[in-house]
Amino acid sequence: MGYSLDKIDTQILSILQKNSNRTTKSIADELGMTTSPVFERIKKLEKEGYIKKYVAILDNKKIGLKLTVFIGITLQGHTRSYLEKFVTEINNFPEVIECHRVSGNFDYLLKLVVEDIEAYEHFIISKLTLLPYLGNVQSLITLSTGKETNEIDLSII
Amino acid sequence: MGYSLDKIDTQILSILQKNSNRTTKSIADELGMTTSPVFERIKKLEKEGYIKKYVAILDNKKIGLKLTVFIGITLQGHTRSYLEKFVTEINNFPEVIECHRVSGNFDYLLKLVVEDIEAYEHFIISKLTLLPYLGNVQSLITLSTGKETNEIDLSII
DNA sequence: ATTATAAACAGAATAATATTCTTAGAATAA
DNA sequence: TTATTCTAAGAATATTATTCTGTTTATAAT
Repeated sequence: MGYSLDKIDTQILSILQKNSNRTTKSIADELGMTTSPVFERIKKLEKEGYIKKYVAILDNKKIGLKLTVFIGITLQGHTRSYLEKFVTEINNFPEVIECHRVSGNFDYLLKLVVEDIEAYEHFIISKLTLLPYLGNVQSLITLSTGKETNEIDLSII
Repeated sequence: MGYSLDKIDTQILSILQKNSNRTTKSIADELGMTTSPVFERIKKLEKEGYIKKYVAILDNKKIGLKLTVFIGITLQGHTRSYLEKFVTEINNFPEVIECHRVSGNFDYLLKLVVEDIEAYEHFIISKLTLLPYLGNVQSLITLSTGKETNEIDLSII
């Protein structure tokens, strides 16, 4: 059996998914504990895989990547080997930050972050449409983003 | 004028968006520098807003949130005040981790992370459909995720 | 109930790292 | 050339992470 999370664990996770640079002491103070049990719990959460990694979130626009686009894709063939190949190819495109196999009106939904419309068109023409078995492609250009977070809802635990 | 990034800055950003727990020394070694200039550059990147925050990325499924869903939404009214109200409401829903205003077949595209299909249905029935002016709602249920990262493409700089 | 066993914790000690400081070397502009 | 600014190196210091030891608390078996 796996490890099961208690209240304190979820509080720690909640804090770290907001700001992973908090010191152990500051977290311990907030929870009314000392540093050692908090430290041990964090290490356990990392080891057990509840925490996958620690990352810096960059400002896309400030860095020059001003456009987010979602692309709904339909494939013409659906053999297992072909689906796998499609995902493998997609993984090599750095402008694609998400690729989901979905049920509904599309087979795949991609999320891209690119410089601008030209960069997007370049992706479509010289990368995406070169993939075989590609069927319908529908783009959703992001005009503005009202919410975008990594914080998942831990209140259910 | 803003600050402009050089090669070393983008290398630092690239490293930190993969793993923000790297020590200054380990980054400095990789770049063939000493810790102080690397430290100062990181502080500058934070201060100038290129780095927005440092976060822990959690394992959704392991925590019990096994389902990712995208929802394409059409509104019946498009006045400014109504669009703003819609986004405000959406921001109060913890299961919604992204909300994008898009052009194309929908007005908004949402990304949700929830426990399971029941939790998703509960969101639709007791939260989403209570919003006024709601038009068409189309769900894309994620079957599997082939790629999901925070790493944006810095090679363009 | 009671004893054995394992977890979880507190508090102190130590090790590693971040942060600051001082100085020197390059680049830049007058 | 000569200030002037920027960037870096290296050492000194301050914080913080990490380890360690002993104690308490919970847990489970008898």
